[in-house]
Amino acid sequence: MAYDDSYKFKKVISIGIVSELTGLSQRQIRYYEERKLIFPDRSKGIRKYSFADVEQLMDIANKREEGVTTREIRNEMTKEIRQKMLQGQMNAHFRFRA
Amino acid sequence: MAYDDSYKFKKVISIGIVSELTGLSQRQIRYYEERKLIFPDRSKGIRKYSFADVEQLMDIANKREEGVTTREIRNEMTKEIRQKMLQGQMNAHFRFRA
DNA sequence: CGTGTAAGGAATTCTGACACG
DNA sequence: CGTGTAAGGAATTCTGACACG
Repeated sequence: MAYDDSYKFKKVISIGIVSELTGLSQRQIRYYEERKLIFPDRSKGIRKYSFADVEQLMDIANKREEGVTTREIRNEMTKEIRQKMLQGQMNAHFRFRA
Repeated sequence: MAYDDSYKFKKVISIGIVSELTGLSQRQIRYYEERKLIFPDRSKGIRKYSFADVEQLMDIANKREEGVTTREIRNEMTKEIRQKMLQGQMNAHFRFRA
């Protein structure tokens, strides 16, 4: 982890390939971006995704199938981020203690 | 290794991005393919590269700068493959021996 | 709300060729 | 041999909108 991570987070994949990889339509992928569930980079207006984005989209697809709305998914994401930031603070505090 | 490898070897990157990543021109990248140094997949005629291909291209770029010809690079690659196949046979023979 | 589709335009990629050397 | 470039065409992607619900 952390070195090969470059691959996972590098935004290099265009939407057509992401569509093939996830099974989602390009319309769906763009809509999830509109709903702030996914954040591709842009290269001259053209969206570029990472493998991490692809994974994220597969999670979204699963939740949507279960009937979870984009708003709910968005809320869950926000919570998870909150958790991770807290975790980060905890680590900063106790790393050299225990 | 082996699980996250999926990212490294998945052919999902188009030539424009590969060009940005490697600093090579599209012309050069296509030429190295013509010389059998690199083997992208095709999606409706459009070349798709993996991160492994990108690394390979950076190696090629370095060798070219040193004045190594594409033919020589090709020969070196062939030798390396030969080595690895031999290594594979060795492993198959002695894995459960030592 | 979530997704499909037709529409017109902009950006990307492809090949074969000519050029230089 | 290795790489640049102009040329014309094909495939991709983009946005805003209408549709259904």
